[in-house]
Amino acid sequence: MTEHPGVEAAEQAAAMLAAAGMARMPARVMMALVGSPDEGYTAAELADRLGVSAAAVSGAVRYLVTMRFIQRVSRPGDRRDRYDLVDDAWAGMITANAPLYASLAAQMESIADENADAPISVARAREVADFLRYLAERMPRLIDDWRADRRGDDG
Amino acid sequence: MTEHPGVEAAEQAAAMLAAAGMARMPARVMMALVGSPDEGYTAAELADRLGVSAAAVSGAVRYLVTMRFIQRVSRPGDRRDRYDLVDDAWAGMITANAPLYASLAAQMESIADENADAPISVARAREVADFLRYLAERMPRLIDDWRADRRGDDG
DNA sequence: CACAGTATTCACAAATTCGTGAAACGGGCG
DNA sequence: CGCCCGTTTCACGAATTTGTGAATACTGTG
Repeated sequence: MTEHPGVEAAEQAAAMLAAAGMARMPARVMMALVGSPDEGYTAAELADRLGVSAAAVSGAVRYLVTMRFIQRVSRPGDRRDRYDLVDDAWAGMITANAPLYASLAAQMESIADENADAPISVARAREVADFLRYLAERMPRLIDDWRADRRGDDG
Repeated sequence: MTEHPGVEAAEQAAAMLAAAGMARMPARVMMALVGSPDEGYTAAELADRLGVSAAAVSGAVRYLVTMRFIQRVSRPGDRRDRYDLVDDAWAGMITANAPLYASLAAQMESIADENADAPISVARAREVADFLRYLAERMPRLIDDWRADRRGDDG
């Protein structure tokens, strides 16, 4: 690999995402793409910038494409695919959690049901469930609000 | 370990949290506590219910206490400490992310600065930064709203 | 002050994750 | 149609993570 300008901040950010539970390589690829030129990067460029093998990039982009965080854009006349952030990838990362919250809420209710004998605990379990459902409902709305604000602010 | 009623849903929920990036053992302990009787569980009870060693429980609760997700409550006249969910542990889990979002936003700005030559990309990086700052600010407020709603609804 | 029952620490072993190199695959240009 | 270049797949090895068992430290009691 050769030296590249402006990798520091990207690696730093990737490390944060990794600490937050995201797999390391997808995080690195994604953050590299945040700092990409307008056309995005090819797989080879990513491998070079990150100093990893083509195989590692392949695995990471497969994951990211599946998650709808990035997209593969094929340009006619160029055999090399380029990768690019999906427009609202970040918003997607947030809204993607909504179903998880809903599922967790359901599990909390199950726990409450299974322990119907300890009233106070049951109440608390149901409160948690309620909270999670609230999140599942409000997070997407929060995203919408942001888009609205941004349009108003004019960025 | 002996058989225990009502572990299924808890384990299921723990698995979800684990899939979302939380370490497995802390997740299992935490979900076990959601279904705990009002006084919580002792470390020994947790070890028994989860079928793991005392050492594993010790490590998990140390982490959870540090994160302010659970608390150790010592009852006079009983040498065994009991563990219990912190009242707004879940709300805490959410608000705890706010600083992370803010940091990430700062990194996005750095990335933008380092790539000042590719205008469109820079704009996108700054947009992401803006989104993250928005989240950092609004998430805590969302929690407050929930508490307010809940008080109004009366549960 | 010694004892008993708990909790914590530590080194190790098992298991999982992660990235690499090499081989197979695919698709467009000569 | 066959070559060429880029991508993907796969088995392996390294490294990190995760939980255990045994020893150590604590704390309240008799």
